[in-house]
Amino acid sequence: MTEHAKQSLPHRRTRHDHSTELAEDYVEAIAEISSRDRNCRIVDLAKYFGVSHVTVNRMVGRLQNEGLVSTEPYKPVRLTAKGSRLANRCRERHEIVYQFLLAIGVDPQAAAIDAEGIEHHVSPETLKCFVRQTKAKQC
Amino acid sequence: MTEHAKQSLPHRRTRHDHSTELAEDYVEAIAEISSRDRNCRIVDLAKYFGVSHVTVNRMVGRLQNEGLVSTEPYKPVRLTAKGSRLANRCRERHEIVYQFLLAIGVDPQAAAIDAEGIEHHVSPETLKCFVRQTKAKQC
DNA sequence: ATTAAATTGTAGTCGAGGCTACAATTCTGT
DNA sequence: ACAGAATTGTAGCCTCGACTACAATTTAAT
Repeated sequence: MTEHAKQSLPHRRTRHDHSTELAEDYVEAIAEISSRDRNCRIVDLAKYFGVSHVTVNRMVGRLQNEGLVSTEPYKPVRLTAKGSRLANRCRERHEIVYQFLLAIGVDPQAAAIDAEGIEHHVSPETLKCFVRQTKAKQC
Repeated sequence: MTEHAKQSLPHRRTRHDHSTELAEDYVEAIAEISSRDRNCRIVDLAKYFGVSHVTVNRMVGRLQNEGLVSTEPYKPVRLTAKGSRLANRCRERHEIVYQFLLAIGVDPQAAAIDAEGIEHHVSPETLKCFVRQTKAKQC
């Protein structure tokens, strides 16, 4: 009975995470594309994620509401300071997870895919452990 | 350019995973509740996940379509052979991830939460590496 | 046995994320 | 400069997972 309460919390958390995952993926992608192509357009994101430009459009609007992105009609998308900070945190976290998977012997291709899925579900504490492990392996 | 194709694949995969995650959570929960209470009812699942019984109801219908579950109106929910196999695989995988997190030094509470989020995104290969690591730590 | 409570089912709504089709704007090449 | 291509925006639809409100069935208690 009381177990139900304990159980339902993680599950709720998992679902709520889904709503932030996309935002994180977007700022990460915007940062990457911007640094590569000088600016980031809707089409670039659409190709990157393999979705229609319409989907990207609405998502960018949402990111703008959340203050992560700034853009004007028919103009490229830029990250705000807040968005950049989030993107950096995400990139670092992504890299940590990826390097960690490599360090424990996962092959690069599988590591790339799994890191993509795992990164959003790693707490700061677990992340620290990943770092420690990766360092230990490198000695 | 060709990078776009490479990039979009993992992201597509991530999204598709979401649709299977819930199914996996459900069979896991049904297995757990069934073994504890002798049978598993809609209400139990609703409490377990902290959602309404209606949500559970439709989800159970979907699981039935997928042949993972068998049930009749106003009757408890039972796993099919296929559903049981999936539940077992999920439980094992969950346990591996959880024990692995403990082994690398994550505290039990954080490990429980993170395992919940991570388990669905771990490829068989990465899982093997987790097992190997956990064993290594125990020596 | 009948009523009250618990459980399950159904109808209808909502937001998120996806799409197509079409309109508007900006960019480009000649 | 201007037509055609590329890009972006808008309208409207779909599916899925969630909900409330209400109807139906089963279980339990007196």
